[in-house]
Amino acid sequence: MVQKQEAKRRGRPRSYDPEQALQQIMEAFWKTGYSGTSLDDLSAATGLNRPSLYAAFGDKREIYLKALAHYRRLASGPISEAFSSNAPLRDALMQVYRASLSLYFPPEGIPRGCFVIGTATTEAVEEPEIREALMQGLRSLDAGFTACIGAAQRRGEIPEDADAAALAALASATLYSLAIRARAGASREELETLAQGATNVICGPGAPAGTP
Amino acid sequence: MVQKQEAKRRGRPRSYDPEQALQQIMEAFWKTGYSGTSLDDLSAATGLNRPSLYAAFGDKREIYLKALAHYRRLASGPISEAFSSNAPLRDALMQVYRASLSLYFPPEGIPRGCFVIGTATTEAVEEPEIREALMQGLRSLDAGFTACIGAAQRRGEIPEDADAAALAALASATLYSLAIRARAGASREELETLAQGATNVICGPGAPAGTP
DNA sequence: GGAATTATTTGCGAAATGGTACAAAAACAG
DNA sequence: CTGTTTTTGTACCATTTCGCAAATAATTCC
Repeated sequence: MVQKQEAKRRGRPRSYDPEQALQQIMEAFWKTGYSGTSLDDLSAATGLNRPSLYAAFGDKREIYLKALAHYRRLASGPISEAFSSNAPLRDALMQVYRASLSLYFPPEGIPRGCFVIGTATTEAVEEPEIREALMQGLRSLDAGFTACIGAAQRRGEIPEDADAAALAALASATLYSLAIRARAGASREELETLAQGATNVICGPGAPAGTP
Repeated sequence: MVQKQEAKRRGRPRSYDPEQALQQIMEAFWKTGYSGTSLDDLSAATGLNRPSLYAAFGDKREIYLKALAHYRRLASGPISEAFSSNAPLRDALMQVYRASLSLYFPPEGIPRGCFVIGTATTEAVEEPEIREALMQGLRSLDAGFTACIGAAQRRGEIPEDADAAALAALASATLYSLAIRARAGASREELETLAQGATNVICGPGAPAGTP
């Protein structure tokens, strides 16, 4: 357990853990999206009543944006780990996809895909702030894939004349495909096969993953 | 103009064109999604009042499902045309992507990406009927790409031992990427470049498009 | 213990939302 | 012209939704 409070806070202590509440808020938005989730839904999901929600996280838009940021923190960990692992490109990509699928398929309940793709995309047209956050998410993923593929290229795993940016775009597109298909009801096995096939194409002819 | 009414209808004639109303309904949902669009919004978009909307298309869910079907009819035309054109794979793919981008970037107003990806994905988790429709959309696109790539393979444009299913998955994933990025605010030129890069990878080494 | 500070609860209220009842309007049949 | 049929417009209803004000509760500071 992390000790978050600096010294003693003054008034009545909170009866809930803000971090946990944010997690529950994120789960709620994850299922039904921004417009489809009411403050009462969030209240039910967290156990907080509306005024407490409001005091802790602001109005509905702010709450959503904080849930979005929370998701990004949550998802970026395993993914950037895979990106910086210096493993063979095949393994790094599959590590990204597997980590993402673990997020997309909850231990129990209906698969929900990616929070960003599944909820922010809808709002992006009319909400500049959400559009901005969505774009940032895409860009940072692009950057990760590009760096990863560039490194593999310098290591000689892919031809020098390959278009690293195009390969990175395909790699991220594959992730979006997983995100959407998980929400559409595809099975995890199907998606793992899909990821493996994409990885094989991106990494080009050579030893398939697992072969020494 | 198509003559739709069989003989003369009995009562007071409609003062609107149902096809045009459906188009306007689709545009409204396209911008703000299912939950984010109220019946009043639809009423404003079509000029019909709520009772007329209800009489013509049913309740909100039915209206949405009809808009979704309308979109699928609308989008499938140019795309299946490209699929069955028997053009070189490079050209066929780029034709699919260009036709889609024309849909994603309206002549005026904010880019809105793909109706299905942008609105149905969000609702898919909790609405089985919408999830079903989403999955059907993905599957039919997969089928189109697979057929197109299989044909190219038989024509000798791609190696016989290439994994056609994996290439088709990459091709469709690229389309989803375009759909999402358009909604996130990417420029059309950027997306065309992205599509071109993906096409080049999918079609493998060989004359880039446009070179005889 | 009392004052100050922060959280929680209850409940209000204005607006929006989905849906419908009902009467008026516009056509046709005879 | 009269009755029938269908569409349209107005008005309404019940519920939900977002947000907040005001009172109450729990804790620290002095």
